[in-house]
Amino acid sequence: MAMIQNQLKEQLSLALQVLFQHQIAAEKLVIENTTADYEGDFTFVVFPFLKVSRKNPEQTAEAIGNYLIENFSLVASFQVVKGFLNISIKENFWIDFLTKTDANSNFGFAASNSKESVLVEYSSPNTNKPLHLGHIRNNLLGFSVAEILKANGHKVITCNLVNDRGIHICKSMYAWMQFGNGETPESAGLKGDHLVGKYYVVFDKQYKKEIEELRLKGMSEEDAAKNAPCILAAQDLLVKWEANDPETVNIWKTMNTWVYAGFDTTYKKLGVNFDHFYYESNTYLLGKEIVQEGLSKGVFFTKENGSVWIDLTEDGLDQKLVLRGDGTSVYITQDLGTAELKFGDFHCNRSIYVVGNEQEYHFKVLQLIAAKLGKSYAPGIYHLSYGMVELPHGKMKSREGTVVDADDLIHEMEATAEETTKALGKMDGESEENLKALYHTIGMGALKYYLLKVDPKKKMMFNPEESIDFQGNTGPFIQYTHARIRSVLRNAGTWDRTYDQSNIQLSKVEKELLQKLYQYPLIIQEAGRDLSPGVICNYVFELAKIYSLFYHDHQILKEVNLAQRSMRLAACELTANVIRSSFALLGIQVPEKM
RNA sequence: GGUUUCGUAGCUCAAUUGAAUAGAGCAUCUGACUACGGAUCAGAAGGUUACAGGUUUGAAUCCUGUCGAGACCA
Repeated sequence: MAMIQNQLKEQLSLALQVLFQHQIAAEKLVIENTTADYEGDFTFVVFPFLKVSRKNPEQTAEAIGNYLIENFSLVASFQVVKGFLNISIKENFWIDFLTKTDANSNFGFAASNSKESVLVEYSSPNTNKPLHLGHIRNNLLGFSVAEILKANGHKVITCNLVNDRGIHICKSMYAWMQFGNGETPESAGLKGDHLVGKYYVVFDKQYKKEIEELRLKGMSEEDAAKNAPCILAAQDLLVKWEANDPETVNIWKTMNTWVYAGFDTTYKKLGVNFDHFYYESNTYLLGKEIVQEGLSKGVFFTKENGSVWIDLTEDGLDQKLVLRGDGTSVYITQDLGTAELKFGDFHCNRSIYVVGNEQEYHFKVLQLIAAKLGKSYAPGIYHLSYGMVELPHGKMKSREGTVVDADDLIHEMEATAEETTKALGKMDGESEENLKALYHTIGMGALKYYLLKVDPKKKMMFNPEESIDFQGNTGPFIQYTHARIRSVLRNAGTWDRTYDQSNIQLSKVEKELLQKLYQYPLIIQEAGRDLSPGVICNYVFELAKIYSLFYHDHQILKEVNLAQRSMRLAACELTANVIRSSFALLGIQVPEKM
């Protein structure tokens, strides 16, 4: 059955046609939810149609309202306030919606795989240091967006392009070879990614020391940075690696294995996963063929030193290097190759890259070049650009030790969840195993909700001094609402689901709750359209808040009108399921008790 | 220097894409527990939407300029 909003639009379109001979497609009309201070369920703003009605706002709204009453049986009444036509729907409609909706089905979801396939690339870490808060935002966004697209009926393939080669890894390798004394994650008692990250920091310290020494000998800062022995050694390692030197490749493999084991643990804790991994060590040589293709098509040109460029000045950008004079590739070369590879692997016309906003220029260029080369997938390249996570003292910088480490943060959240749970004492007597799982669920719920509720495009502030709240507009509040409903449902046992609707009177809050539940499918669509988990967050918080109010104002189990009682229980059940379902879209679990 | 994103309550964020009196949470103050689960609920206070113009029946939202912050490109 079509959503009532769409039915209303159809009727409004007809009304404009019949009353004012004005042709406008139903989809172009806008219907809003009526503001709480006014009577009514939906509002149609008539100001834009005064020219065609040739009447004042009140008369126009009045005429349309009367048309609806006569022609649309679901409309109970209407009120006109200035140019606003507030429409009230018959109460039975909302109860009917509740009885007809199977709480246990995938309410609100489009049929799976009913729409085009989409590729979502996210995470894409460097293998020289552990994940930090910025990566967490990336991972949560990527995972959630993939889930939201699935809920919208898309087939989704998630992938992770691991940056496992380059000078940064060679730095860690060099430091480990020089100062590591064969240290391993086991011998150090460190997660593999943290161990490798440790040597990255060791390298940096050594590098700074050497630069200082050279400067004392009278070298300029710039020359010192280029000629410090350790940077030369790291560069040498990179050359050896590219030449496939067995010893170098061996160390590289060993250290990467450590890092992957560490990442794997963190990914599991975050609850994210990938359908496919790409490794830059396999893809970095791709793209050179594309450079040839571009040259033969005349899209690229060569400069005297042999370097290859593309001229993007007509598109408001500069000339852009696509291949160095020595024949080595740059990032954009690789990414062109990878895009081609991805398309060959999965044939997705739409490919979403979850990458920070500092790469906006890069992706603009990538898409432009792909388009100029006539690639069919070029229009489908989409950079889901998200803002940086900032700390009160500025940006996170790994070298300055101002990063918020992912594993530390997760641990801290679990500890806070444990502390709060113990202080409330509601879970006394639970097994240690259950409790541990619960602390994780709540801690991650708080963290994920906190990071996802902010519009992805916007940069966000994270203050490590102030711990993430567990009250108010937070994950745990919504999890709590769910646990509380489950408790009511447990106490209710079974109830009669075939209640007599005519025997029910909806209160204001009850109606609001049902209307909110009714919106869920639209919210999923909106989140899918905007690729924004924040839309889901806002919705589910409002739902939980309305439920809390309903719960406070109404008896459920003790209600004597059995039809009313059943209706309330059904509303509880659907609310719990919508909370569970929308939290699943965010990658957050909901507990039965907490 | 150029391109671009942003500036909303003390703090962190919303605002159905141009609509009604700009909403929440945190923090502050006040009230509600012999409970279908108080990680809750109710109330108070908190705003010249950075600033100045413009378009519009209507602007936080669109246009121009100024100031301020970030990112990117040289």
